[in-house]
Amino acid sequence: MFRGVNPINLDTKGRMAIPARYREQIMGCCDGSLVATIDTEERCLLLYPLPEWEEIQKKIEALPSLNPAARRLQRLLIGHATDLEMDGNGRLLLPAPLRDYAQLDKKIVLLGQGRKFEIWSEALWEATRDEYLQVDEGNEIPEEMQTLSL
Amino acid sequence: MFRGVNPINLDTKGRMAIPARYREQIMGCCDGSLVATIDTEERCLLLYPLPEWEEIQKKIEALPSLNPAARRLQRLLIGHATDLEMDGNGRLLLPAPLRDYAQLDKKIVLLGQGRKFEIWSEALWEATRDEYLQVDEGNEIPEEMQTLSL
DNA sequence: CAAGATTACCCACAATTCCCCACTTTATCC
DNA sequence: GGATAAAGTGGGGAATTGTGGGTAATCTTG
Repeated sequence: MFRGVNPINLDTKGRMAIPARYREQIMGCCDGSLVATIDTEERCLLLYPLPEWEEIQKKIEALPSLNPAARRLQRLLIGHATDLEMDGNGRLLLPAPLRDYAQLDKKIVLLGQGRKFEIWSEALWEATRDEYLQVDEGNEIPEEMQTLSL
Repeated sequence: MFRGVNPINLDTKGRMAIPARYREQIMGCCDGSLVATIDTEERCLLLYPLPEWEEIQKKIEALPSLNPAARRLQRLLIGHATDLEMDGNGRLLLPAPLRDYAQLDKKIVLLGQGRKFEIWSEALWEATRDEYLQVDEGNEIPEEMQTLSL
């Protein structure tokens, strides 16, 4: 279970250092093997431990491939999914196509999100967060959420 | 399980280098024997390990051949299917008719898609991808996909 | 059957990636 | 507050990968 915001700097080679507090857990659950792909709704990346991702890929592959919406998901998610390995210093090299998609340059944010992480450009993350905070919560809370007690 | 985006250059002879990270897997599952055919919906190519393809060909052949839609699939898919072998440097020679169909010139993209790969011209892939990203998800999500949680 | 074109195989160079080592900075503990 | 350890950062160099092209074998075509 990952959580928390982590401001991180990409180095000139496009590498990001995973914060030390996550490393043990990552080594434990997947021996440093991760998969990064794009988020189809936002310009950010999703980062899964390999076993987590394989579950998801199976589900996506099983969708009827003649259905346009399913093909879209397959092409976007599986098409962009890239295997990554932590190096000896606990860093990940993010491939250029993924960096481009999420507009990552130097300052990025690693967001713990339960089974996965999200990777944002810092600027984009802050803008998106502020937007969320300004939303008028009054309208349309789905019923699944009505019973949530925080 | 193939996945990921790979920008590749075709050389002047129409050969494409398979990225090294897939080679071992390809040698393992089919000893370098692959089958390429066309995608009937998009101007791109499909690339299967030989055993995978043979399964699919069986299914296509089994379709009722008096049905026009079935004959269409048979003629298009089986008709364009071409056996390819990796050379000593891990490259595939894409035959001219297939290159023409998918409008491949120098810059192409190899897209991992689970059991198969897709091969796109870079320009066409980017256009298609951008189109997918702009789709308003609101309309017509098939019910199989409603429950998908990423 | 011969000539041209195409394909297969091979070798060599160029470029990139990856791995490792070392330094700087931050955190921790006494 | 200083010393020690841990974490973050940077970069050099070796090994792998990508690329180009030459030559020999095969196929096509006239």
